[in-house]
Amino acid sequence: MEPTKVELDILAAARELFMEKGFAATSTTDIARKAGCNQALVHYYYRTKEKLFERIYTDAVTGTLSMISHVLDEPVDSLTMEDMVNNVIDVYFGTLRDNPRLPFFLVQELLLNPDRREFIREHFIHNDLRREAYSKYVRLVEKLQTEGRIRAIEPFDLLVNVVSLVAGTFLSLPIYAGLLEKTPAEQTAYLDGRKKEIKTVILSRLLP
Amino acid sequence: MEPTKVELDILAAARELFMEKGFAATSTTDIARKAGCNQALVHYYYRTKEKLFERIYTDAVTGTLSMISHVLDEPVDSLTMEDMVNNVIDVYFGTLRDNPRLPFFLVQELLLNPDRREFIREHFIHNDLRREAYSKYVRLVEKLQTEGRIRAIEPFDLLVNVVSLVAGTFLSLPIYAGLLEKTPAEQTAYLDGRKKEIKTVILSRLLP
DNA sequence: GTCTATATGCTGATAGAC
DNA sequence: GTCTATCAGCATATAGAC
Repeated sequence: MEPTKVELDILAAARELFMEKGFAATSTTDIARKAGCNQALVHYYYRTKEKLFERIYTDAVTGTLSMISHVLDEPVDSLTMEDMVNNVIDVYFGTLRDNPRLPFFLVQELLLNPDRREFIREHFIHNDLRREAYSKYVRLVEKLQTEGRIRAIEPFDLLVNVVSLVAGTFLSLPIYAGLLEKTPAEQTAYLDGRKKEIKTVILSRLLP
Repeated sequence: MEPTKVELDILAAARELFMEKGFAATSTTDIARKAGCNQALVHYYYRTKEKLFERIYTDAVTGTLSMISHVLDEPVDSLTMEDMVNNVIDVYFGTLRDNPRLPFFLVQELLLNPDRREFIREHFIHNDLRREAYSKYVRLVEKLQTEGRIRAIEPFDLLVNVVSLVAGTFLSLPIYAGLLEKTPAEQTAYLDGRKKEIKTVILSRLLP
C-alpha cells in the first residue's frame, strides 16, 4: 500500500528531531507538532516510538552502505592513487554536507542504548549489502598493496582512519561554527580546508 | 565546607550514568539508586539535574585541558619528532583507556542541547586554561615548522587530525568489541594496533 | 542531613467517536 | 484515517517530619 502524505511527514519530522536532539529527548508529541498532525497519528502509523526509530536507523544505515558500495564500484586500474583518494573523500564529504549529523547519530544511539545493540547487529553486521561492500573494499586494498602502489596497511585501519578524519571534521564543525561564532562562508572554507588536509594525510600515509 | 561522602557518591554515580546513557535518559532516581541514597538527596545537594550535569561537564573539560597542557610542558629541543608524537599519542591513549566515552560525552551533550551551548562557551572557549594551552601549542608547531623539522600544516588542522583519529578509535571500539563479539584480549590488541597506526599516520603527514 | 510523602507536569500508548 | 479524550506511569522538584 502507498504511504500517506502524513505518514511520510511523520517520518521526516522524526528523522530531523532524532538527529537534532537524540532519541531520549524527542517525544512523540514533538514529532506530531513538527509533522503538523495529532500525536495519536504517530502511533497509528508506527505503533511505538521505538519502531519509528528503528525504521529511521535502518534507512540511514542502508543509505550509507549503498553510498559506500557505489564508490567502490568505480574502476581503479586507470586511476592514480591521488584520483582514487580524491574521489572517495569527495563523495564522503558531499554526502555529509547534506547530513552533517549522520555519523554522530549512528554512533550515538548505538552507544547509548544497549537494548538496541542486538537490533543493530542484525541489520548492520549481518547485512548482506555491508558484507559485500566490505569484502569488495578489502580485495581492492590488497590488490593495490600487491601491485606496490601503496604501503602496507590493514584495510580496517585505513577505513577507520578515513571515517575518523571525515566524521571528526563534521563533529568539530558545530564547535568551530557554533562556539567560535563563525559565518556560513567561514564554515564552508573550514570544510574545504579540512577536505584538502584529509587528502594530504591519507596520501602521505599510503604512498610509498 | 568539606563535601559529604554521600555528596561525592552522588557525583560519581551521576558521572557514570551520564556517560553511559546520556543526560536525557538518566533520571535522578537512577542516580540516587546507584549512589545508595534517596532521590531527594540528589536535589538537596545539587538542586537540579541540570546543575549536577554542569558540574560534571566542567570537571571533565578542566581535566582534559590540564592533561593536554601538561603534555605540552615537556621540553622539545632534545626530542626527535618520533619521540614527540609518541609521547602525545601515548598520553592521550592512556587517559582515554580509563575513560573511553569521555570525548563522546563531551561532544554529545554539546550537540544535543542548544541551551547548553552558552554555558559551554563560557566555561570552555573563554577558559583561561584552554587559551593558555592552545597558544602554547600553536607556538610549538610554528617553531618546529620554522626549524624545518615538520612540513607546513595549520596547527588547528593537526589538532583536529589527532583528536579525530584517537577519538574515532575509541568510538569504533564498542562497534568492534560489542558488535563483532571480541574478547577483552582482542580489544587490547585492537587499541594497541590503532595506536601504532595513528603514530604512523601523523608522522607520515609531518615529516618532510 | 536524611528521610517519606507528595505536587505538578509530561510521557507513550490506547479507546472510541466521527 | 484522523481526531479528542484519557489512561497509567514516571519525571523533576519541593515540603515537612525527624
